[in-house]
Amino acid sequence: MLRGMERADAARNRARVLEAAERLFAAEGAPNVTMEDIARAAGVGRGTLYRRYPDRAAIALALLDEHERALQEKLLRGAPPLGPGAPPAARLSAFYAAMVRLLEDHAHLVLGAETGRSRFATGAYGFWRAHVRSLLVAAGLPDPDALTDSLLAPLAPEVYGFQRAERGLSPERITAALARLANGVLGGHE
Amino acid sequence: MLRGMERADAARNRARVLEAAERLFAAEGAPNVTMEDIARAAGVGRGTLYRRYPDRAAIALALLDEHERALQEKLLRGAPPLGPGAPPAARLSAFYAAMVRLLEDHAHLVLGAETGRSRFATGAYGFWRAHVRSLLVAAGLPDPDALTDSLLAPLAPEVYGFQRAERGLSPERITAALARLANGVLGGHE
DNA sequence: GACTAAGCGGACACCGTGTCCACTTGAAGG
DNA sequence: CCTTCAAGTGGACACGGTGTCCGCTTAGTC
Repeated sequence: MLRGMERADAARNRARVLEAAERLFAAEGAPNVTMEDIARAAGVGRGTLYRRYPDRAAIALALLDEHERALQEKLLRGAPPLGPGAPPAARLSAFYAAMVRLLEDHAHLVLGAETGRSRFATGAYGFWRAHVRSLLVAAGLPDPDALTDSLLAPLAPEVYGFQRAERGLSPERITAALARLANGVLGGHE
Repeated sequence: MLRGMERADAARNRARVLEAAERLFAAEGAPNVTMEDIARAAGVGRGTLYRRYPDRAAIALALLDEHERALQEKLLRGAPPLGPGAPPAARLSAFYAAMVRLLEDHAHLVLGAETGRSRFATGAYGFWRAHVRSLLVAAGLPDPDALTDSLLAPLAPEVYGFQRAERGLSPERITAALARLANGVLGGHE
């Protein structure tokens, strides 16, 4: 019998589900897609879908996973200013810029996955949090724990989406504003 | 016939609904209270409830209204540093502090009313936005429109709730961190 | 080819939402 | 007081999405 491996049909269905979900999220917008929709589009029963993914967020998260991992890798071991080596203010700016790109490229996924309270529960949020905190520590700021979440708050999908859609701001303007925020908090303290 | 006035029974029911909702929100937490619950606790039919309030958020908003109005009044015509007269950085700090108090005192309402995307649709958000923007303008910062929402983002109920409940931060520490944020962005640029 | 457990999927029950409409009631006018 | 009628009421209803449960199927092993 198989030990830790998943069965071939299970793997096939997993792929089908993710592919169908990706397509539906992009076409309809994540909040408008029901579990039922995904199951039907994937040619799979509801029970099968729920077996692996308890809710929409879990699916979006799975789709998002690889992209976030790539960014995390760059933060840890990439070239400056994203990776180690640059001064904290520059690294925070670069992080903001990278996150804006990620939000922009995968808005439909992010809006389905990391919305509201559940955003904080994801492993990714913990990673971003640790990263920003380490930059605050490196800059010698007092009480970094209290500032970290406030600096991450502008990256909430709802906020970004509002700025883009309702306020009509371009990604470039948002990135520039966040850079000023980063420099204000971390830079110019001599 | 009555002209613009509401009938006596309508007024009585309005009061009953608000009172019942306030109690339930505080006791159960806003997201766990259904329209049905409120209707029953108020001794009112579902139809009556929906007549005036299309959803939970509308009720919470009505309950929140007077508190937010009071703060808005202070921002416009109160004493410095909350009101006009103080330098922008000080006024932003004071605004942050006042909002933290408001979030702290009415967490159960705010979590029901201004959560997720709907937060931006409220009139109150527009007011806070205009206020912060005017401070950025007064400080002579470039492109205030792009920064405003980022500076308001830390005040999202989800963020504040996460910091308080999950991270275990006190209101004082959060306020202090926001003050540093305000000073970093608006002050210290000579 | 037979056995077995993992995997499958649709039927089902449940819950909250929002609407609709027949009924009631408060207030103005005679 | 009594009539009138629109504003107001409230419960029944239909709908849609969620999540679970269990009999059936199929992949993989011996």
